[in-house]
Amino acid sequence: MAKTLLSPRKKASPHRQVRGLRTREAILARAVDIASAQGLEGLTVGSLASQLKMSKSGLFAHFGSKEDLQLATVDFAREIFIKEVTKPALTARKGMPRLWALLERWMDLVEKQVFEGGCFFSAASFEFDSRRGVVRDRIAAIMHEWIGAITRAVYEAQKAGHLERKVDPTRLAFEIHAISMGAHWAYQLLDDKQAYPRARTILLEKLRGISTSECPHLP
Amino acid sequence: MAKTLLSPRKKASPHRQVRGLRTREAILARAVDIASAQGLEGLTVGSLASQLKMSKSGLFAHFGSKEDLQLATVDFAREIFIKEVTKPALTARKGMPRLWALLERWMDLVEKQVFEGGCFFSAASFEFDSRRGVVRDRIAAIMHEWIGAITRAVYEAQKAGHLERKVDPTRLAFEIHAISMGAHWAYQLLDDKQAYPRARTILLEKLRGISTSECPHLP
DNA sequence: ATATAATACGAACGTTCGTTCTATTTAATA
DNA sequence: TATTAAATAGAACGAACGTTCGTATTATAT
Repeated sequence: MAKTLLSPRKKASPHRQVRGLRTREAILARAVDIASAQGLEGLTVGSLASQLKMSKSGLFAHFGSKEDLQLATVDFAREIFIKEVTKPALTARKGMPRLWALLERWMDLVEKQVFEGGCFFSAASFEFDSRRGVVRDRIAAIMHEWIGAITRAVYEAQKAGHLERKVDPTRLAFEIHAISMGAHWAYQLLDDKQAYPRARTILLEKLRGISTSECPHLP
Repeated sequence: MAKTLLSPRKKASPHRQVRGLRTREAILARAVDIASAQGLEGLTVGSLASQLKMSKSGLFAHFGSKEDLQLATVDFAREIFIKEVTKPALTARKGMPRLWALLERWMDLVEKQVFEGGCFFSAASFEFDSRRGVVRDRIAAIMHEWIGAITRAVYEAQKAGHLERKVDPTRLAFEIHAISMGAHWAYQLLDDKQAYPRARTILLEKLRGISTSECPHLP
């Protein structure tokens, strides 16, 4: 990172073309994978380049700075998350089914080892949670967005009459997120094969306990 | 890290004396603080030395390798954790009071910002959860130990007749740990001031919901 | 006071880091 | 086919990385 704090940021070529965009995507796909396992700081230009059989400078030209590469990696991970979790969950009916679809797809994404290092954003969160700068801000913004999505899904489950109105959406969203992150933790660090089944049971029982009689049946 | 993989590990002087032990402790105290914020990889010999106004080589002689420094840092963090959380909780009566003391002290430790970077072990967990080597193994062992302590406290609360026998200690320990870690996450990354009050409420309601009539009253 | 070891230092090692040049290859446009 | 701009490569940069080594400084034990 070093002196780039003061020097004027070198920008990657502004007029991108198809070829450039394709390489950029290929780079970011690997970058997300590496960063999920080694962290966003452990993601180095050199190792990334050699894994993709590119020159450091050729790769670097796509970004202009390491910070920019990190930002692009975070945004790319967000796009994958939206494509694999948020979007597909919209096919489920509004209310409880959609809320559950959100959680199921999130846990599946990590359990199925789409990323080498488990949950990209859990790792990024704890890596940057006590730093300053645009990367941390971006991660925090995306996590706000995610917690917001869960909160909204809870709220809509209430509006659909599937969930008791007395529950606080913010609080329930917090619980849901914590349990899922706990599963990532136990699965990845402790190699606990029961982590996801256990988390699913806990979440299902929790939701059943506060659902109304009109609630469509959960799995 | 580099070539040290194969070369015979250089050991720090085996016969330590008072002066050496004092510096070593001073080093590790700073190391834990830095690592909690910058990660165990972000913890560099150079920055650590300059912060302590020592020479790199003088500092390095206490450990012999970066990996050894990381191990010592992890163990030092464990000792702090035991001193601040596990030990003091033993003064509470067996059963539910002791279980609650464990959780309260854990959350206090992080909320009171004893470490610059929040919860040392949450950060270390997600930093090393997809790596290999002795450091990862040590972190995992300590986390096993910690989850074990919670599980045991739950079990003893049952034995004391404070908690319903139908609850699964392993599962409850998982839930408790997840909620607390969720609080660290929300507090540190999202700057959510409600995180700890919310986590306490959730845990208290959860415990009250499964406690017997013989259970001493919770806060 | 002298001998002996533990402790700390300064300087340097080879590597890798992010980054910056200049030159070359590639693809689209005229 | 010639022109032009984007995309990649190659070589080098200073700084920082972990690490080693020889030497000086301490404190303890004789």
